[in-house]
This record gives sequence, structure tokens and C-alpha cells, in this order.
Amino acid sequence: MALRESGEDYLESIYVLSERQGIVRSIDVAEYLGVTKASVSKAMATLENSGYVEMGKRDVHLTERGLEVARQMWKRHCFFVGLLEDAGVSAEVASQEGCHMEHCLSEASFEKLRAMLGREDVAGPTTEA
Amino acid sequence: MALRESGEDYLESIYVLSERQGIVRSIDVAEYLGVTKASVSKAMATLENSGYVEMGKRDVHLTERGLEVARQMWKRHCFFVGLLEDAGVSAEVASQEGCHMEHCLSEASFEKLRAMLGREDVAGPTTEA
DNA sequence: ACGTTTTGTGAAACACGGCTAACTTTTAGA
DNA sequence: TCTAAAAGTTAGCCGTGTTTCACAAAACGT
Repeated sequence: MALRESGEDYLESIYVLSERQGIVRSIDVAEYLGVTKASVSKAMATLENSGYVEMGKRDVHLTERGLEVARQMWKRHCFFVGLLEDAGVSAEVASQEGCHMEHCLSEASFEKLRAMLGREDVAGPTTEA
Repeated sequence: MALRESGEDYLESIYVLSERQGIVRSIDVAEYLGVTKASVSKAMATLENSGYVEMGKRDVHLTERGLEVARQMWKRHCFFVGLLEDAGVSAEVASQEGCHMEHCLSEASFEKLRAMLGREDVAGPTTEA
């Protein structure tokens, strides 16, 4: 089963949180994304079945496959948020709206766009609130 | 009720088709968007309730409110498709992916982005297949 | 070590947006 | 004009992704 927008968001947030705090629990993801823990529970089950995450007793972590997707999403997130901020959009709005843009493009198209716009400023996940 | 991505797509396609052929019927929208006429029928009922379209005996047309949204969507569509094509993305892929990007931004953010990237090339709806 | 609080899960419901199938209504050709 | 095709509607279903509510299980303070 292919990854949907929401699945990509979950992977990305696990990535960001794990860089920030090491161990990531479902409840952390729920708070980060502003959804209920039941939603996370369900989503994690799906993502585990698809091989994107593995769930320990009390933590979730990305598989290689999940990590690859998460890194791509984070890279795009930073790109679009940075672009919007440079355009004069407030950090808060840029973050919200960039969150959606990052799911619209294929990796190939994204790289072409990034090459054209020449933004090489990809930072690590700890940059973001 | 706020407009969703699919609602915006319906409005945009009514706009494009009306510029192209004058009168727009549900079936035209269905073919343009690649959905069934049943889906269009349902969507039109919702959009009419929200004041975005009006349905005649055998045609659909945009209200002022609907037209405003449709024009914005079309403007963004052209912008993003053009941007992607300039970046080297094929016309087909650019059109597909631009279709989604156009729904991600507020009008304010979009205008800021457009101002920064300096693309003034907004064409009329008849430009697109 | 016990009880409370925190965290995770499961069931049932909902909204959304699509589909098919069956039906009605309109249009248009012979 | 009458019938067949085209267009539109309605009802019911499905998948996705939420939610709430109730419960289970783990963690933690004293």
C-alpha cells in the first residue's frame, strides 16, 4: 500500500522527534501533530504493516525505509518553509502551509525545482519548533 | 462550510470549461476531472448549498463567489505548472503535481511567493488542455 | 507494593469523496 | 412523434482518517 499524505506526516514527525529527544512514543507524535493518541495508534499499526516503522514496548522508530521517506519529507518541509519565509510569509503560516506543499511533488520534481531555485540551505530537524 | 481541495477543483474546472465552451454541463466537468457524473452531481449540490455555483436546468455556472475562487485557483495552477516546467519537469507531470500545489497556500502567501519569484505570466484559461 | 496517573489500544461512529447500479429526465434522430 | 441515447439524480457502498469513549497496561511516587 502506498503512503498517503497523513502517513508521510507521521513518519516525518517521528523523525523530527527522534532527533530532538531520542526515544519517541505515540503520545509525543500525537501532541506534535495535534491528533488523538487513538489516531496515532491506528496509523502506527498501518505503517508497521507496510514496513515503515517498528514498534517497541513503549516506543516507535523508523525502519530504513521509513527513515528515507521521513528525510525526504523533512528536506522538502525546510525548503518550502524557507521559501515562503523569504517571500515574507510569517514563520507560523509558512510552517503550516509548507506542511502541505511538501506532499505534492515527486522526489524527481522536487529536486528539479530546488536546483532551479538554488536553495541549498537544508538544515537538520532540530531547527524547527 | 469551508471549501475543500476537491471543491476548489470543481470550481476551477467549471471556470476553465466555461471559458472554453460557454455552457458547462455536469458531464463536461466529470470528463474534465475524470470522475463519474454521480460524483459531480453530489459535489454540485454541496457547492450550490454553499453559494459557489448555481444550477440551471441543464447547466452549471459559477456565482460571483465561486468565480473569485475559481480565478484564484486557475492563476495558481498556471503559476505552479509554469514553475515546474521551467524547472524541467514534463508538462504532463507538472500539470498533475501543480494541481495539488495550488490548494496548499492562502491567497496572501501565494501572492508573496509570486512577487518574490517574479512570474507575471498569468494566462487565460484557454491556454490549458 | 499499592494505587494513581500516564500511555496505548479497541470498538463504534462520523465526514469526506469517490464508486456502481438503478432510476428518471431530457435531448435528439429517424 | 416516438423511441433510443445521453445526461442527471438517488441510494447504497467503500476506503481513509479522523474522533470519542471505555478499557488495559505500564510507569511512577510515596
